[in-house]
Amino acid sequence: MGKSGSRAPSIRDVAHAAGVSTATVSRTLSNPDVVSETTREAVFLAIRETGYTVNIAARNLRKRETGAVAVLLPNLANPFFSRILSGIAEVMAEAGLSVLISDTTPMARDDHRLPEYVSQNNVDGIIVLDGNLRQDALLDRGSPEVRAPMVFACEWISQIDRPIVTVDNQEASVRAVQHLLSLGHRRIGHICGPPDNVLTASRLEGARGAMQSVGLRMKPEWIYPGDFSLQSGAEAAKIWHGSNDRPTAVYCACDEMALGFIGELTRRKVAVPREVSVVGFDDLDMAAHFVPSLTTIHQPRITIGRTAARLLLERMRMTPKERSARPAPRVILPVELAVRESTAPPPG
Amino acid sequence: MGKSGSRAPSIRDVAHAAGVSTATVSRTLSNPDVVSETTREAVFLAIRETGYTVNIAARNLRKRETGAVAVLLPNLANPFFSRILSGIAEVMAEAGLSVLISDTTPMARDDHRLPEYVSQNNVDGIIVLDGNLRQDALLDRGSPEVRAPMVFACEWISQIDRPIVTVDNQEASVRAVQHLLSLGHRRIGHICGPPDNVLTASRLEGARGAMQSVGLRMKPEWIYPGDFSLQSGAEAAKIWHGSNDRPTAVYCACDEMALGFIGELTRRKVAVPREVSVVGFDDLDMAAHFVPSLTTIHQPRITIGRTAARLLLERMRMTPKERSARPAPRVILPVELAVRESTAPPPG
DNA sequence: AGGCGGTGTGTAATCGATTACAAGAAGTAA
DNA sequence: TTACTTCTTGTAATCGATTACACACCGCCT
Repeated sequence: MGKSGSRAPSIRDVAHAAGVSTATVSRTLSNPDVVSETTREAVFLAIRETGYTVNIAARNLRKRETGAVAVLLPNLANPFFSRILSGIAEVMAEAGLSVLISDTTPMARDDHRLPEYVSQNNVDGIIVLDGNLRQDALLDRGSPEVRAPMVFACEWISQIDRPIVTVDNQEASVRAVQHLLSLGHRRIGHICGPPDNVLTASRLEGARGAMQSVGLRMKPEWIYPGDFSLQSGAEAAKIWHGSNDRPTAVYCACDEMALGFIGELTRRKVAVPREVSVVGFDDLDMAAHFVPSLTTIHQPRITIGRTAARLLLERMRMTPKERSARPAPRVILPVELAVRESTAPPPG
Repeated sequence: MGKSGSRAPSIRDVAHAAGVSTATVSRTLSNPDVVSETTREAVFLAIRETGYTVNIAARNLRKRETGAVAVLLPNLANPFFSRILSGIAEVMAEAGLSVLISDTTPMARDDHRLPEYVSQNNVDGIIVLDGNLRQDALLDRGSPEVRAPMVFACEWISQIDRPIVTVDNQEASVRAVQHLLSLGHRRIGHICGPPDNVLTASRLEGARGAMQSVGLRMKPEWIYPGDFSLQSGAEAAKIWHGSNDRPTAVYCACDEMALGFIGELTRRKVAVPREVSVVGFDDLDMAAHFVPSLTTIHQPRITIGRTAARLLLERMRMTPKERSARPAPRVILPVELAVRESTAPPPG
């Protein structure tokens, strides 16, 4: 029960209560089979009596571990990432590791320093969800070398050779565009992700490629700039609406932009999908509930999180030598096209 | 630069390189003023040369701290919480503390145990965003006593007397309903939060009270059950649509339900706000971009997060005695009604 | 000269758990 | 009986940083 005021019971208190040495208590906890049954019971009893819990700082110090992994993600406020995080947290909790999260937005802004616990090697592993981090911050070049194993999820940094969990963005784009083509669209536009994002190019190229393979091309005017925000989708809608050479369908690099796009169009009395079809990417919860509900590429976000977490655990179990010997795997998770109300045959 | 393979430089390596004792190195780092200028420079140089970073486990062990705070939140995937988390993370990062997050959903489901790092007192503080945790899990009664200071944000557990950061839910509801009344609505319904949530009652009571104070009452049939999900909002829409004694306005306990409600209605060709006005609560990003954009109570989510974090830091600096002497403050943050397109005078 | 106060630094104990090593007990084979 | 396992347990070193305490040194005052 631990009388309040006195400090937390330590392994010595347990040892004393059970009439054994601290070594035996420690062994009972970490490897119960090596102690005799009588001792084991006495120790467990003493643990219950004293209310003992191990002091993690002490264990970490001795074992040269930290019991924590860091997740670096670009925007905590974004529902896309928070669900991935949820998958990571779940797997890590099972493994008994704590998850340190860090929003990388401030790092992009001013200083490029990582949070202390990463740069100072106070984590056992790192999951990076932000492909825009300065590589020198993560890589061995930066002053303190980052020693912990690292995996990327969703986004990545090409110069850094580490395991990656992602979907086939290009293939997904092909699928999205083929869907529009099969509905009869020939004039198809695209709202891009931010220019410095790794995903932007592959999603655009996938779309372009799908057009080319049926002998069509995507006019440069139909390629709208964006930054993954609702706002930028709305901006694209204004451009679309203001032009007189419009695509009949727009494939958006993410759902938020797609919803912002549709929202602004609806506000301007443009009917989706009657006048223009829209496809998104991600399949946020909101996508199915929006009006019209959004046809979009479904990304298995929880699975991405879980997979990244498992992959990291696996790498953490390897020695540094094994890690560099074994090539960094790239796990490509399958996507599905969720066909909903926002796509229809072109007008006319 | 730390030759890879050899282990990380320790304070002894620095001491050796600078030709001083470890005590001096430690002092230079924690309290530079007490060492002479020459020594200080020699130490800093040695730190740079060796690439030294402090070992947090060792420091924590010695100082009997952990350098981490835990955030317990009901649903990581929910954008409402993730933005609050973002505010917390920001303040904690500045204070040099790491944030451990833990999704409490599994705790509600099967076992009611807190994550190890909380129950085993491996954090210096706790922020609770989930009012549905079993109080015995958090309170001193549970086997291992939770010693760390704790603050609640948004939700809370009435039996536990700790600082709270919240908005005036009742007052906010009054404001929402008054807005509807001022538009001429007399038949006003409500979609409730989940029955076991602390917020549900105050939001319902606020709405009821506002009606009563102008001599109206809210019919029990107009009070729809809900659970804060998009889905439950859609369900309420079905009930609304299937009835022939309908309210002309519905005030929803959260935005997600409001959006689900509007979505389902639109799908059934019911025009919002022409046929029914809708007010939400929270002001999610999506609220302004939905069609129609949602009139809603704006909660300052980032501020809630930051405030909770600062409050916790303050409590962490107190001694246990000071903490129990000083009453737990309750910080009520102001809300605003964001009037948008989803509300209009009643039909007819 | 003797005493005093203030600086700056080193020595060594300490935080709590893990684990290499040693040693005692008990059992078995020769 | 001796020698040799096998099983269980204790002793003590260790992880790396912090800090109480002591001491050396300098300058100043009486």
